[in-house]
Amino acid sequence: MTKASVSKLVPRVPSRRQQYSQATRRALIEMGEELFTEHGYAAASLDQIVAGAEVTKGALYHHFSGKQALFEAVFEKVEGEASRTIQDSLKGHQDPWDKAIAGLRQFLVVVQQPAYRRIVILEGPAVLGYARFREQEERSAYTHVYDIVDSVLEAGAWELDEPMVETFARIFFGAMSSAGEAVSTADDPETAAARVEAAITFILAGFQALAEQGDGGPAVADE
Amino acid sequence: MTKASVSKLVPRVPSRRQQYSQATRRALIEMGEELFTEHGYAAASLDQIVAGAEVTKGALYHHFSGKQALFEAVFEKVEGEASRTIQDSLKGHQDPWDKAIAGLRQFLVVVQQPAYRRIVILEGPAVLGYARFREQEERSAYTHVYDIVDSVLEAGAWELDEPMVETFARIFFGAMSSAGEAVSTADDPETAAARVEAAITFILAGFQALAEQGDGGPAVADE
DNA sequence: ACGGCTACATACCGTCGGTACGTACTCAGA
DNA sequence: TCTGAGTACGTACCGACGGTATGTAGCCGT
Repeated sequence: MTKASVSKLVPRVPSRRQQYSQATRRALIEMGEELFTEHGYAAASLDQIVAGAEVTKGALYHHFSGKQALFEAVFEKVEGEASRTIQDSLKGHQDPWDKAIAGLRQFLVVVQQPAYRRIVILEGPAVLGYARFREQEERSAYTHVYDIVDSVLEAGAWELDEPMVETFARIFFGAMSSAGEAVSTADDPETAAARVEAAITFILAGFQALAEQGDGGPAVADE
Repeated sequence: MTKASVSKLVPRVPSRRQQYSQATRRALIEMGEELFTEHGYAAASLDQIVAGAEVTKGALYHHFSGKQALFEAVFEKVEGEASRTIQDSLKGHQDPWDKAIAGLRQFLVVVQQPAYRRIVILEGPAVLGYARFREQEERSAYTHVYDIVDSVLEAGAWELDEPMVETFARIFFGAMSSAGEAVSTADDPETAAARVEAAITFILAGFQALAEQGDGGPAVADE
C-alpha cells in the first residue's frame, strides 16, 4: 500500500496551511450567513462579505465558484444546525404522537430564528431553485417530518404505500413551514405557537378518531 | 358643480392618448410576466423586457418606479387571475365540505401553471418580502382558503375565535401550497393531485369524526 | 534546497438597474 | 384655430456589482 493511499484512509492532522484555509472559508460562510440574513441574497454584496471576513474576492472565488455557491454553503450550515436540534428533540420519545408534538415544538422554535427564516424558508427556494432546494431539504429537516408522519400513519394501522406517505409528509411540512412563518411574524409568537400546536394536535386527534372508528384510511379516487 | 368634478364622477371614455398609454403598460406587464416566469426575477433584465415590449426604459420608468414595482404589477395580475378561477369554482356548492374539495381541486390546477408557481409561490415572497407578499395574498387566494376553513370549522360546531381560525387557515394554505408544488413537479401530476386530494379529504374526515363524537375542538394549552 | 502548487491579492471588465434630460405629441382653454 | 402646458415616452449616461484574468508569497513534499 502506498503512502498516498494511506493518507486517504487514516484521519490526518491538517497542516497549518490547511487550517488557515479552512479558517478563511469558515469566515466567509459566517459573514455570508450574517449578511444574507440581514439584507437578503440580492442586497448582500460580495464586496461587503469579503470586507467583513477581512479577505478579498480572490479568496472567495478560490473557495467557491460564485455567489450562489457561497449561499449554498451557508444554506447547508443553517439547515444542518436546525436539523440537528430537531433530531435531538425527538430523542426520549417512543410514542409516535409524542414524537410528533415534540418535533413540532422544536420546529416552531427553529423557524423563529432569523437565519433559518430568511435563508432556508424565504430565499432558499428562489435562489437555489426548487430542484436544489428540495435536494438539500430531503437530507435534513424534511427527513424528520417524513419519519414522524410515517410513524403516526403506521400507528393508525393504515397500510399506505410510499407515495401516499410522501404526500402526507409534504402536506405537513408545508403546513408547518407556513405556520412557523406566521408564528415568527406574530405580535405574540408564544401564544401564536400555542395556537399552532393546538391546531396540529387537533388534526392528529382527528387521525386517532378515524383509527379508532376503523376508518379504511385515505383512498385515492379513480379517474 | 364644476366640469372637473363631473369628469371624476362619471365614467369617461379614455382619450386616445390614455388608451395608448395603457397599451404600453399592459405590454410591459405581459412581457414581464413572460420573462419573469421563464428566467426568474433576477435573470430577467429590464433591457430584455423593454425590448420585448418594443419600448424603452424611459417608458418603463414612466409607468413603474422600478423593477420591483413592475414585478408587483405582474404579481397582482397573476394572483388576481388565479384567485378569480378559484372563486368561480366555489359557485354552485353550498355544503362546506363540498366547497372545500372544489376549491382544493381548482387550487391544484392553478398551482400547476408556470406563471403562478414561479411568480407567486417561488419568487413572490423573496422579491416582495413577507410583508408585502402577505398583503397581496390576503386580498385574493388566501381569502378563499380562510372562508372555506371558516365554513368547515363552523360546520363542526366548534366555537373558535378569529385567531384560531386564522391559524387553521394558515396551516391549510401552507399545506396546499406545498402540496401543489409537489404535484406540479411530480412525474405524473394527475395521480399526484389525486393523492393530495385523498390526503386532504382524509384530514377533513378526521374533523368530521371529531365533530360526531362531540370533541370540544382545539384547545390552546396554558403555559 | 528547491520546484511546484496552494491560497490567496490585485486589477480589470461587462452587465444591469437606475437617473437625468431632451422631445414629440396631445389636448384643454382662450 | 392657435397656443402653452403637461404627458408619455426616447436617449445618453452613471455607479455598483458579479465575475475573471493574472500575479505572487509562502508552505510542503522530495
